[in-house]
Amino acid sequence: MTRHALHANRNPSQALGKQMIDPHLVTAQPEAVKSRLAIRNAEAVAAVEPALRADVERRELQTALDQQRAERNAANDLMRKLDKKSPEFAANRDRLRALSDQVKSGEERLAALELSRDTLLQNVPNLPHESVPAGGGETANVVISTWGERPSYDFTPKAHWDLGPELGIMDFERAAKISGARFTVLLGAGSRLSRALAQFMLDLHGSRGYREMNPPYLVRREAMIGTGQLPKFEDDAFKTMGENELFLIPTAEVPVTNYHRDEILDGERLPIKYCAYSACFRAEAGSAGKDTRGLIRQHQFEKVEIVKFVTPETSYAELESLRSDAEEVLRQLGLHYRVVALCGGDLGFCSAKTYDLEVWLPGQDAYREISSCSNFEAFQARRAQIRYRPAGDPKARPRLVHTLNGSGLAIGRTVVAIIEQFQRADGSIDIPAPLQRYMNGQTRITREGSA
RNA sequence: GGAGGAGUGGCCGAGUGGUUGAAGGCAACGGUCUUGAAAACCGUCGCACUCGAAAGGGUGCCGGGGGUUCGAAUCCCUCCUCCUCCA
Repeated sequence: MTRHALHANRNPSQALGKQMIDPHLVTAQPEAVKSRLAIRNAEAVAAVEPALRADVERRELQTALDQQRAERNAANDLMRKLDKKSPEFAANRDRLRALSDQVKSGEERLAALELSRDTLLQNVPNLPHESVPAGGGETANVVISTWGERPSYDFTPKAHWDLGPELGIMDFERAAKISGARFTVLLGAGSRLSRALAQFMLDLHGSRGYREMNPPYLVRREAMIGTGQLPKFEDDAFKTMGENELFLIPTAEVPVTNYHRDEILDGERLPIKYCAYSACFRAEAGSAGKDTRGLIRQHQFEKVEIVKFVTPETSYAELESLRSDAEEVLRQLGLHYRVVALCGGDLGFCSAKTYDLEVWLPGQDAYREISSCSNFEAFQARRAQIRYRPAGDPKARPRLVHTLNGSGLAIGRTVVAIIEQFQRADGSIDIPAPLQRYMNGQTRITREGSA
């Protein structure tokens, strides 16, 4: 870490790449950009034209202004050589004063134009990768693979919101008393199971080349902008009151990706891989009425996140291996799941391609997302200015890295999956073998005494 | 909570109003030399925007923002970050 990078503190609109999509691409090939965005939706396509027009205007002024500046600079050069007491000096100074004012007002107009162009460009989402299926809604998503057998039961499997409280390891009612809706208290073996999962996941990813990181849970606005949560999705975030504004992280992706913000990484070191456990906080704005039962959709949950910084050439191969690393958690736990490639309409704003891992929840007779693995290509890196110098070519200019991340996995949802998939007729739960060593050898969860 | 100090290119570090995009050093790269390497010597070596088919121009950038001035890395204000000391 250099002192420069540590202390860099520029205005977000300057420090962070000013826009997310490659502005040159939009200007040079607007039609190609539009046709790629059509895989998402009409709104994305419509965002291109206004940004394009604003950029043309900006460029015209830029050119004109640069000429004025050149003129002023040349005149200024003259001033240096003139005798300060001569009448020429005074005359020239007056002329320069006017020129200077002219430049200044041009600079103001340019700043305004840049701002409006940037704002418009920030409405343009990332281009979907060519392999992304077109269409909108969950029905257009494509199932890539399915792992394991869907378990069968000689009784009617229960949902975790019944099993958990019956076993005395989950308390929704008291959680609501303390914190309101969308919070859950885990108790006894439930709490231990959650903790065991965190450790198991971190150890697993650690053994597969991810460096473990324990990041801050509160971050500055710049960090949220860097990973794309802001400015568009401010309503989804919790933030602190008062003059020291900080945001509660919605995912460890935010601090971990921003860890290398404003840096030029050594190409030799890529790929750089991290795994991080953290609590996550989401306001879940706009999800009223969705998943109101159980702990599927909470304001606070825990997650182990895996993050990669890679070269553009390797990012799609790295996406496959990242997905496989996330899948490995489910495989070792023996949980039945499937892999889905998200269609353009379901793709996140910053993502070029996303796989969801969906675990089977027999209590709900449904597959539910337990991990989302995405390649953001240079979209986040451009905003956060994360670059690298290609290995073996020290003269090469710095290039933007590609960033990827995925849940590995969402811990609460894994608890749910274990409870639902490994339930027995008597209501007890089998603990998967890899977790037992993290739970003092406990093999089953049975009804616990509670107040 | 109070008082000071600091932030310059990939890194270190000069520079207190004009010829400074910025000395010097390190690292890196090209070359000379060498059987090869090292050392030595010579040369190259920031990022971005913009004009141009290209060659090559122009402009901006010395933590961020604003101000003074004909002109700011340099003076003033403010914010951020780090360091030291005091309570």
